[in-house]
Amino acid sequence: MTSLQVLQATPPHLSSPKTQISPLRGIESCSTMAELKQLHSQVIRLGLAADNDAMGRVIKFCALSKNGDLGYALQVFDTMLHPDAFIYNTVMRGYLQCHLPRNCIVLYSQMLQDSVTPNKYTFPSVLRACCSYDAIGEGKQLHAHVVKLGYGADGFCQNNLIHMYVKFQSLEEARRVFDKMPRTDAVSWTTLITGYSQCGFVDEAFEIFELMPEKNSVSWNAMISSYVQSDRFHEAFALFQRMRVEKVELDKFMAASMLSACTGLGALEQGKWIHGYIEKSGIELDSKLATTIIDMYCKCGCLEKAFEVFNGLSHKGISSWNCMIGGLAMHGKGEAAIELFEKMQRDMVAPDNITFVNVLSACAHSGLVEEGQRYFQSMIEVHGIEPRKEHFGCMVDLLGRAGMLEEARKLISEMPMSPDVGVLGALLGACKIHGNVELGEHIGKRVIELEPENSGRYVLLANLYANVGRWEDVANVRRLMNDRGVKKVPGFSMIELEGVVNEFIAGGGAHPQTKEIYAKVDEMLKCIRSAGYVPDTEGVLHDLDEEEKENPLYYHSEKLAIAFGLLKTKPGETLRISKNLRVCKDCHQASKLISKVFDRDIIVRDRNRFHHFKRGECSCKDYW
DNA sequence: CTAGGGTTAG
Repeated sequence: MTSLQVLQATPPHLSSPKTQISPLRGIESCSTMAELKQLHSQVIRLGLAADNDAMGRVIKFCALSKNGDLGYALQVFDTMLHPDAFIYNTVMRGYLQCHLPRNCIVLYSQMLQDSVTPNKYTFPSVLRACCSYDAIGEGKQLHAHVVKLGYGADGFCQNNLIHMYVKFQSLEEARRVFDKMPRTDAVSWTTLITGYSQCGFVDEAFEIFELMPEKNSVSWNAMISSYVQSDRFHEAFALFQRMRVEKVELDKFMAASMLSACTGLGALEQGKWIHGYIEKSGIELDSKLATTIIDMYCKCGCLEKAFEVFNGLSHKGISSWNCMIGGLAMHGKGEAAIELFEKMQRDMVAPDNITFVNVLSACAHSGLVEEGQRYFQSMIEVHGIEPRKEHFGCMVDLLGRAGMLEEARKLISEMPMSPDVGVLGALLGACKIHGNVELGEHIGKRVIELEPENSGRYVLLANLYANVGRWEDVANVRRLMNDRGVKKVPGFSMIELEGVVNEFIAGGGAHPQTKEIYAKVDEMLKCIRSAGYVPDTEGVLHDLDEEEKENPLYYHSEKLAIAFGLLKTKPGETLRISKNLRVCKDCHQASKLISKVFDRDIIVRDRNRFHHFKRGECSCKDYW
């Protein structure tokens, strides 16, 4: 009887009338630090300067709220003689929020030294702190503490442990924690799913997803975005379809993932649908989502719509600017990209390193050599941004494309960091364009050894040899590829019609309307022949870059897609094709003529950029 | 107190 009374009685040091005092409750509803400081001094005058409850509230506001001030929180914290676990937890969360994970861990050990026992709210933040700087040793110790203090069944602690091991890429450990949990929830499952997928085990992630008992929209999105991030867009679409059938809410994260899927495929109609859904469902258009939409329109070949969304933004984030500039660059509109870049600065948005990658690549794609050089110079001199490898890569590309191979080589030798495959690859590409075998051979071999699994590098070197008739060397490269088991990426083209994605592979016959399509190709070629088309048979033999040379040139996937587009659309409609490799020379020539003879605009997205074919001309001005 | 989304050259 007595013991129960003791338990129910309020301990003497907490039994002040302060809960009735208004300044304490006012602290939570503060909106500025000035307001808070006033309340803080009132509370001190009431004699509560050492009171954990009162100071805990003050610290919580300073450390965690949007208008807080971690420095002030720390000052208050330092005055506390016996801060309790809540206060420690709060300051640790504050450190985490300010991206000071190390301080968070240090504070945890201080907490232990001060003999304050961590509670179940302590571990989520400390474990997350370990994640953010790969503190594996500390993480394992914390795991032991969690168990020792009896939180082996606490969902929050356990889920954070799973998350931590996932971050460390220790799937076995993550799995062990998961399997030991007496009760798992959606968070545990979803964390495991993203873990498997981030380690490259997307199929295993899907198996887990299927086993999961109660899927919510976060779990659905985790799986969908796993597919998107591993370029498995069709599976993303299929899962999305299933999700819609099961009436799961489409929220902004899901919308973002599906927009990326559309971007990946170049599926404009589907992308428009998601965009429309966002508008009519009132999903909040934050700056991330806006950027995703803009990117979708840019990469699906619709710059007008991208601009429409971009111009409609009241607050344009740096990513939105970057995205738009990059979009213009991809479409070969170098001058417009530069113009937008200047406008961005007039709007007082400071460019970052990504901005410069895009600006430099805009110059490279449009042959604006001097402008590019000037902007490269200005990075340090005007903007105080140190050029990175990517920027050197852009410059090598810029110079190389323009035929200034010697300058490009010189730039590489002057780079303050060692050139990566990207930089060397840009030079190799330039050697291919300008037929410089000597330099190309040297760079090509280096690049292949740096990235022996990348088929594109072998193909490029083989092409270089083929262009000058060094067939023996071509054969050697091919043999090397075979010996190492490196497979060429098969080429395909896609055209979306009425929201349906149609994919073609060179010489393929999987499409239900194969016969009609091939007939249309033949008709198409007959028509452009009379307009002067001569098949680039040289390319058939030599150009291993694009699609299997065994496949007849006439039936490259791009031509099949165009033929299908002509069959299925009305006169005057623009055809939009996207493909996974670069446009080959012959398809490029054919597309130009088709655009003229059939009076159709054709927009082709290739691996690197866009080609707008119109009245017999291409927007790339054959500079690609 | 825990899980899901954006912009980066070749």
